Amino acid sequence: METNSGLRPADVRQNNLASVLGVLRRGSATRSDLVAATGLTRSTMAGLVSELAELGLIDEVSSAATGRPGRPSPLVRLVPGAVAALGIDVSVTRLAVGLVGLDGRTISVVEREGDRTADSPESTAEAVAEMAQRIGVGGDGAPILVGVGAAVPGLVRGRDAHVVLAPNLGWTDVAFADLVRTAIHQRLGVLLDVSIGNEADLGAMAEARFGVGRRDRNVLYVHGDIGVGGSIVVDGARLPGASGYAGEIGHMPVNPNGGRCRCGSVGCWETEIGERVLLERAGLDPNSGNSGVKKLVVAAEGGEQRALDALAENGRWLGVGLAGLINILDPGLVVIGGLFGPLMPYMSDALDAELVARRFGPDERVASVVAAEMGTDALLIGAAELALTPALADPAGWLTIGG
Amino acid sequence: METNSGLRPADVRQNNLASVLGVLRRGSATRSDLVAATGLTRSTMAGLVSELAELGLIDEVSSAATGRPGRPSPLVRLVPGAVAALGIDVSVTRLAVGLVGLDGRTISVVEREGDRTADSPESTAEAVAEMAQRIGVGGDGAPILVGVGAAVPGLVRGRDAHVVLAPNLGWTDVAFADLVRTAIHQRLGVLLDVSIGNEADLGAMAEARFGVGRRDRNVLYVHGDIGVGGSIVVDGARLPGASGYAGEIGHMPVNPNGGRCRCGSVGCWETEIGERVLLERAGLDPNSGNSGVKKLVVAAEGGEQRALDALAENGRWLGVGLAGLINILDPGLVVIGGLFGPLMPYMSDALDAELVARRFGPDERVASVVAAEMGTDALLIGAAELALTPALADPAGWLTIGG
DNA sequence: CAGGTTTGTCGACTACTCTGACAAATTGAC
DNA sequence: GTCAATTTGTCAGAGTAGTCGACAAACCTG
Repeated sequence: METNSGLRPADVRQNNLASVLGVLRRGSATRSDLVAATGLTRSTMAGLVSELAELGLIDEVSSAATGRPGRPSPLVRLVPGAVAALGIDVSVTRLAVGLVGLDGRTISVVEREGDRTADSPESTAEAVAEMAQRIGVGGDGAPILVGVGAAVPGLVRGRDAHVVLAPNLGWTDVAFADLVRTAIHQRLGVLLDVSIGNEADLGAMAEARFGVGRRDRNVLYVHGDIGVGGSIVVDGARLPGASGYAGEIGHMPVNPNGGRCRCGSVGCWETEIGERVLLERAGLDPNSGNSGVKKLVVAAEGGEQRALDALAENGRWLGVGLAGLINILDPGLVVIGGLFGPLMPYMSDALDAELVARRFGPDERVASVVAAEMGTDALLIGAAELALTPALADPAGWLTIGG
Repeated sequence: METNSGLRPADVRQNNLASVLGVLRRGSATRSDLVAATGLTRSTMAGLVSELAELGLIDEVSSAATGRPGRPSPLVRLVPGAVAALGIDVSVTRLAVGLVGLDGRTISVVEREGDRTADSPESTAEAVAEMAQRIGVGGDGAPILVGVGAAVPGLVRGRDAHVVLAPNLGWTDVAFADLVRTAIHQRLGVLLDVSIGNEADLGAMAEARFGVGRRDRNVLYVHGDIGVGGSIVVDGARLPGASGYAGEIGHMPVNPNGGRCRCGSVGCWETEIGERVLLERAGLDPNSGNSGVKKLVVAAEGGEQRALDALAENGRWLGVGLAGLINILDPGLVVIGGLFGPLMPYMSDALDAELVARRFGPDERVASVVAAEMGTDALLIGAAELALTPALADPAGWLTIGG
């Protein structure tokens, strides 16, 4: 049912400011573009633009000649580096902190490579604060920070922003948001809101808003790793589900005769397409992780048949599962990310064949399947997006109270 | 991303009127209840209530004593039978037309039983118009009709409201909405908007809003029949997908060694839980349809082992698929409808066992699985809901132009 | 340089909600 | 039965936001 909550005139302003900002973060636009996109009048747009300009979020420059008659409309754009959020990528082999602007682009990034399985949540939070300091948070001329977001490889409980379980980090029920908030507070003297999200969800958000999915409103994102995660983007926003855990596509049953899954069940999708089976099928050490995958890529590039067969088999199973997901969710686009992204060239033939064989329903429902295009900073950007969201939804409120 | 469209002061009024109506259709409420539910002020609510009252949609009666001090707040309720939509249920064995009020309750229903596979779309539309006349559309004292909705057992294309394919009716690419509109126009002299929807989607809508799902905002509805359809309800509204065909859960692959599906693929869910396998497993004629299912129920009630085993096996496969769907969608509630509803008592043990074995993730994510509770009129009500939706979203606009 | 076109600006107007004061209608204590 | 406390409906005035229409500004074409 509809939201059932009342609207006030002030909400109108808030919505319209957010709409303008929403258009602009996809790229600069002239004032008359904004008028066309929002359906508001020129007078109203003048007020909105001037308010956002006073907040320092946007500025106007005279636009290039259009070649058409009429008074030229000035180009409105986000002020780069005026406002930003801190994005944190807590991966198993990488810890990265980056400043991300309203346009979803990184301003600067600081990272540490290396195995982090031994790091405690506390030392991780401490490292994050140190890196945030190094990146220049709070310094002169630095952007106004609206918040901090962190991407974690594990289950995150929305209610209290706890990391319920991150097996690959060895974390259980960690209040990571609080740890980061206090670490940053102690080191930098600023209190920032910290949000946490699952890495698949945040990768999906970045990819859906700024990557290959930028033109689609309904995207299914598949994140391959040791396990297989996913995130469902509907109308540009993540589908959370009733308790916030929607998107666990890795445990969809696809093969009743399949192997036992670490979840205790049998024949989950992830037992057919996860990192371990893939390496095993290729004759490599199933526990060799990232380095094993790199070996696999080299072998495939070298035309080694066993590697190619293993990848094709993975593509086939990927196709089996995706066919079902496409029938269920009818996304316009499927984005393959994580481990699978770089492997797509070797999997897509087998994958497509399976999709064609299992296509059901009218021809209109065709979802293209593509590899993720954003690089290593996708998680960072998705994490920052988490923190930017409330500020984008209420720009005036955020910047007059916070800054 | 957000909707990016501008809001005007008039939209505020529209939204607030719709909010009040949205609260009221779940049951009567006092004016101060409405104030609490919407967050608006008492003065504003006075204006909204009086506007809706002038439109004839609601009225106020003095409420029963609350036992608490203070001036009593009058009870606001929908005027029964003031405004309604015509719901049409086009099933294989039943054609029904009903008047459904704003509260989602039928005012009157006219139906024809009997096999309709020989009926053409044209004669069906003609019959619908005749039944609408019989029900008293346009007569004195009849409710104001805001539109017509029809539930069809087949694929419906949203763009032009065509029935793309309804195999069990033998319809292919039928402009059924237009047929009904002209048939009603010719016979009754009124031009009404006609919308069409898939039976699973409309059954889901009815069940989610007025049936077992009335307290949940995220519901997965599974509709068993010859095939298996489904509908995903997110935040009270159907999840349409990119091209409007989301919810085709019957063709999720669950068994690579399974039987060939009528969709051309292998091991679709529907090959393991559909009507045909169920009857076959029970030793009955797989083509005996509804009568076969009735025999099966009788046999199960009589404790016949083969029938019980067949139902348990169906429950098991239902559980396998549902486990996957719950992991993917994280609904708060799963509603089992259509053919499966009455069979649930015989399937739920095996189903639950499978769900427990395949549960993944934190304990918070538990979806209860229940049988649909609305009777034969569910499709009718869901169909009418389709027609009511625009009127509910803009009550003032609809009733001043239309009536 | 003149006419056509598109766009920004400004003031008057409309629509909606909020605020605050007051009146109305009930409960409960004396 | 009366009076205080409490809750709610009503009303007028104020505030905020967007629209409308007229006009000026800035560009193109010829």
